[in-house]
Amino acid sequence: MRSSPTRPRRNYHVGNLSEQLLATARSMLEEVGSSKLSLRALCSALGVTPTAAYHHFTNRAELLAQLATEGYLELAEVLSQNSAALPTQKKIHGFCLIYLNFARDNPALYQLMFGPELAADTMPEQLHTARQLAFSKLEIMVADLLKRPIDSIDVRNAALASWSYIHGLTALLLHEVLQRPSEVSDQRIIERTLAGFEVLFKAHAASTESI
Amino acid sequence: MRSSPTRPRRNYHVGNLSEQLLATARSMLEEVGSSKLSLRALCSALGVTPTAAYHHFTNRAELLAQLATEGYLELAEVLSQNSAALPTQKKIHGFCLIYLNFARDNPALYQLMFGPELAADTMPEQLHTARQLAFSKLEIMVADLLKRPIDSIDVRNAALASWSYIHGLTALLLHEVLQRPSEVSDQRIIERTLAGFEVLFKAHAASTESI
DNA sequence: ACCTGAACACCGTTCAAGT
DNA sequence: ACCTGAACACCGTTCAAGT
Repeated sequence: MRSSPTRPRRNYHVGNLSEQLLATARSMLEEVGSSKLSLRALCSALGVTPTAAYHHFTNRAELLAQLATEGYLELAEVLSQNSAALPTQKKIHGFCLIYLNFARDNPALYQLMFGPELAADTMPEQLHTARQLAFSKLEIMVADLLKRPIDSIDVRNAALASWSYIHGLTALLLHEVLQRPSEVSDQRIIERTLAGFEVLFKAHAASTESI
Repeated sequence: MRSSPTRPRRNYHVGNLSEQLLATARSMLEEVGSSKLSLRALCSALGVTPTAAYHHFTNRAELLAQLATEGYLELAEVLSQNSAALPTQKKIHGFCLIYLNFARDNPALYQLMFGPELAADTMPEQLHTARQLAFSKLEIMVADLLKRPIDSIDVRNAALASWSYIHGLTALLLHEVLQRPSEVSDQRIIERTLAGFEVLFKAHAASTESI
């Protein structure tokens, strides 16, 4: 998969090893999954010694954190780029599909971004702000839909609800917890679940009225 | 944490090593997390040789799968036990709280159950049916709420929507993706997000009407 | 400043041998 | 039938030394 795993390179200094490590790690990640991504295998694929990575990242966790940060930035980008043009009545549906597509395109990265691999206690500032940026795109979408200020409590609650739903659906699909028949498209799954919420809330409203 | 890690035991045969491995694995899991749960450390804690576990489980993946199966069975149990008595208008809210409490009580187990650690391709039959049992409790709750047959399309869609939401919220909270102020209880977070859905659907209904 | 080499303390897993 | 012992091919991480 990589150019020269075994053959030694000609110059002692690589020059841009940080970038190469990140780029190769990103593709290895999708091949083997976040838990099996190994620094040694990564270095070996780039033709450097196992310990070379430690001059660019303090440890494995920091490399993973940088990959996750990349992921959040790309997700934020994709969400704001593709959701702006959606008409109001297709806003939620379209937004969820964009979100799910990102996860489908980068399954291992998505799992890394939201999984337990990222130690919450030693989380770099970068990662935290990138994550916040992605969430803010969701808040913008919701504020737009509700025609309410972005810092209102309704927007925050609705955005949190939306994130819970779409992340939950994404995670269930990605981890194959749901045994979806392969002929049902992601689009239809989103339609069906959104319709499911509607049914649920009508029933709930009816039950509280009748008391 | 365990009785005799170093001291050798008196009899060559343990007798119930399978059960001991599972029980100890369960508590080690919550201490170190699923990705760092090691068969060698587990065997050493029980005073047996690193390879002893292989006479009871084909490999590490199978032990994890059995733990996850236990988890799904317990979740199903807890959901059906505690949700039966809930009045209709508190059904969703109460159910979600029971679900979230299970995850709070067994965070590493929950992450294992829904995480990428479980290889989807080689999943034992047991695990699949236990998972299905847990989901069926959700369907029962929804069918009860909607007063519709359990095999109706509305129930299936609404159950899938509910599972997406509560799993998403649980995962976001467990992985500390959400920076929840510590004074806000889980109960209030559920209230707020459910209220968020309501706001969202009223706005959506209004937007489709006005066209 | 950047990378190597040797070393340490771990892993999962196999297989032949012991009880 | 159940467990050990030795071995293999891996890990992450450290530290002194080379370029």
